[in-house]
Amino acid sequence: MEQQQPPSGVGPAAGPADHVAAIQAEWRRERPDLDVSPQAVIGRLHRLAGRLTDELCLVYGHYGLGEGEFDVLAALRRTGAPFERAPGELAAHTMVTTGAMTKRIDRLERAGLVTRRRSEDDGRGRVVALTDAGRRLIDEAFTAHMQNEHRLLGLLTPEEAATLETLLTAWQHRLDHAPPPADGVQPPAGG
Amino acid sequence: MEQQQPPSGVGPAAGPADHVAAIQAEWRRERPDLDVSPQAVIGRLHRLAGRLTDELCLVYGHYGLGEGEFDVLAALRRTGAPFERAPGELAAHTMVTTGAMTKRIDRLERAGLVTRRRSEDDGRGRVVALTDAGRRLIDEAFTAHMQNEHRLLGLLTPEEAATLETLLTAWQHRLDHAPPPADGVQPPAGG
DNA sequence: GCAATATATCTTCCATGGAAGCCACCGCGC
DNA sequence: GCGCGGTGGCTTCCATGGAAGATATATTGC
Repeated sequence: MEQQQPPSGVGPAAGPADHVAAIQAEWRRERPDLDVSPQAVIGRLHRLAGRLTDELCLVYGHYGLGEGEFDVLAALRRTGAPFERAPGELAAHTMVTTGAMTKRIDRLERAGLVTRRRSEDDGRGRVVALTDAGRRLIDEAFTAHMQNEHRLLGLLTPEEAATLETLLTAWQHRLDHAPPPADGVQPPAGG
Repeated sequence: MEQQQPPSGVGPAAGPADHVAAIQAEWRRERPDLDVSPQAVIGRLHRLAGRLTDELCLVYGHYGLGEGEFDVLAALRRTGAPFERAPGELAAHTMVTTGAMTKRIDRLERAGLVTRRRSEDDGRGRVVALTDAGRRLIDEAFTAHMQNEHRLLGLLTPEEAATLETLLTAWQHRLDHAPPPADGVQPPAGG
């Protein structure tokens, strides 16, 4: 890691290692009062995640699905037979609001991939179920999806992947258990 | 990797370590023909990135900015005096289409944070420049943003952060230089 | 049974960004 | 100077999702 940042005089010229490094170099010139080193991790994580998502969406698109629809079908499928869930559960599992879930289900229903009926136990509730076509489609799409993930993860050695998994898991866990930021962390100015 | 997955009988009961582990357990039950281990890395990366982005957006919000506006102001600011760029450059740097950039600049212009004028060299081009108010706002917001990134990265030890940076950089680099997926990787089925 | 409240879903409106086409302008060749 | 293809920014239309309120049903207390 010792040659992570180029010798100080080097601007955007001299070909920094990557886009994030170039951005950091600019900030170090313009705001030498700040330590922008966290960008090296957070910025790269952000970009890499976006890039990987793009790659995954390509496969979803092969099956006529967007990311949201794929997530809903997958959530139904992995529930196990009879492949049913309440919209609210699906919303919680896929981390969107119930309003967004309504629209996802609308699209999937229109495409004939899921059905929607009233719950027998609770008149307020609905039950979303995979159709046979939906089941077939998500089984095929998910198989391709996993092939795709294998391809992407295959760019790392098993040791690298294992280390990365450990670090990501730890970070997420600490984030979930960290105290909220102290009150003075964000100086009030804009609002 | 040998103790990556919990002892086989453990279903969603017995409290899986996290949400991603629970999802993997469901898939292993429903689709034992697939090796879903890549999700351990890709799924966690996806979720962590989303979570971090949410945290960052909170700070942007304190200054009345969305992520897109913050990115544009930051791109202008780190350019250095006189803090000017063409919309097309900004679009390329922030990885959105020029149409999206037009709308971002519209919002920033309406808020008095940037100005837009014709390029003197090229009648097709425009020059977007930070106003004094925009300069002040982004300097303040970026300072708070870096405090926030320090807080988030502070959940990792320096060694963990350094390792993570190395792995992310390597993965991104290999992704950028990897051959496109072979033609048969995604079986054609959906359309 | 009925009123008051809680809950699950849906509806409406808005914010953001992509895709594709439009228009003004550049630069080239003649 | 003029036509022609290329380029940069903008416009239009659409897709997706969030926020907040509307609607229908469940639950509780009496």
